Amino acid sequence: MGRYARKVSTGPAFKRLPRAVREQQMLDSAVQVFSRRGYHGASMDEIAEVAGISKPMVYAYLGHKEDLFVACLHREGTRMMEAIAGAAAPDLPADERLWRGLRAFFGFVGAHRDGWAVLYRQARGEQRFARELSVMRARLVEVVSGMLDHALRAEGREAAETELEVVAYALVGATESLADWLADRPEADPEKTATRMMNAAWLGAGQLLSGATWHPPTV
Amino acid sequence: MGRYARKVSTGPAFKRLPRAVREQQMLDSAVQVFSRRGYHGASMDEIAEVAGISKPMVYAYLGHKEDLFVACLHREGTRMMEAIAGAAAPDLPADERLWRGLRAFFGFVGAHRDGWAVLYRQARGEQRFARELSVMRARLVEVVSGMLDHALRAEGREAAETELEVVAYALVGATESLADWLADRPEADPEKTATRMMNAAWLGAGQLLSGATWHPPTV
DNA sequence: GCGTAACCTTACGCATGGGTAGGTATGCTC
DNA sequence: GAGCATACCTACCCATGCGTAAGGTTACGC
Repeated sequence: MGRYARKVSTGPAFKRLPRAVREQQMLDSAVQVFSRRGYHGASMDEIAEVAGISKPMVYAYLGHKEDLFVACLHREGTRMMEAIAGAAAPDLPADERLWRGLRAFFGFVGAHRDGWAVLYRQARGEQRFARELSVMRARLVEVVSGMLDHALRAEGREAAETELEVVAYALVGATESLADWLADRPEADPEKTATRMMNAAWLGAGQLLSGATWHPPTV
Repeated sequence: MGRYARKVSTGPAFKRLPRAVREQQMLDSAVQVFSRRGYHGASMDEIAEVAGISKPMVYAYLGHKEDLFVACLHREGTRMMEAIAGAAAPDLPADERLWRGLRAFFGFVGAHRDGWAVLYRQARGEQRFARELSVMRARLVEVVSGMLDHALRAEGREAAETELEVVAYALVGATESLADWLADRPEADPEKTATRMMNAAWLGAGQLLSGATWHPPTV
């Protein structure tokens, strides 16, 4: 006989909640703990404890540690893509589309630093999750490179796919890097960071050095 | 009595080598295994085995796992900085300095994909190594931002430190991202990748979309 | 030629943490 | 209010892998 009976004699110390709710709580805790400790550093015990639940429940609902991490990846990734997609407006000029995408992205990272850390700091380097991660990154790259392609065709020109891909990679990488910069500086302003990023990305170092600046459109 | 005596009866199965040589062998193996398996996935046993030596030797020479990893980080990081610094020439125009730095960097990554993986894929996410890593990245950012500052002052202008830092971060991030892109594609050409990076960084998306291109100076 | 330091080994201790077995309360259905 | 699925628990197993103890052998100085 476990100690469960003893606790119950004073009434249940826990609340019974429907599965869907508990699952979200667990994912919240998991994202938090994974982001603090890293994939390996995070223990299932701690995740369960933070969620206010016992370990077997985590296994019952979300499976093994890898499954749990993948679930976190999916949830946070989906949220991020939605945030960005929501800012898109296909018929705007390229610079304004890029600007809106960047602003949405930095806004998301600023608001979900934990999720961001899980997605891009922890998942890297674990080749176990390479597939999941590359799928997500590919979607991002596709969005950006599609945008560039669209803008090019509007001018009657086009470029090799590899070229577009490389530029898109560079853009995504620069943005990720600044996102890290932002995530480490709680006092920094996402909007301002997005503007700076836009300047660097749109104008390039050459024009920046010549004194050119890009300003967000006055809404 | 161990089994050591038995082996010796047929002559020593190993070579006795001076410490300095063994240490380098161990570091070579460690970089290789860390890059393949990740920090946690790598076992001291495997590192020792790859080095053709037994585990206690690793502990005797290079200490605990963390120490060993830091030693890898330092060696590879130093090599990288040397490769880049060797390409620098302070009195050249900014674009050519950037170009040379980029070429050296991509050349290094192309030639030391394992070292690169250890440095930037594995070390991230382990906050244990955050200090080491941020020091190295800061040196990189400092080089880039110093270069930008130098170029600005040459035109009689200047910019706030934060501005320069952000641009430098974006540049470094974009470059790291393309380095990953490169490391995953054995058939890709470092030189070409450097040129593309230069185009994106120097000209910016805006000019690229207008059809501008940057070409490496003909040596 | 002989001691001693440097090199190198096998074999094990033991903590950590993923994963599970087995059992208890609660609420919904009929 | 009996039955059953669901939500939930405590307590444990055990593989993995870091780190070490104890000892054997070879080279080199003197």
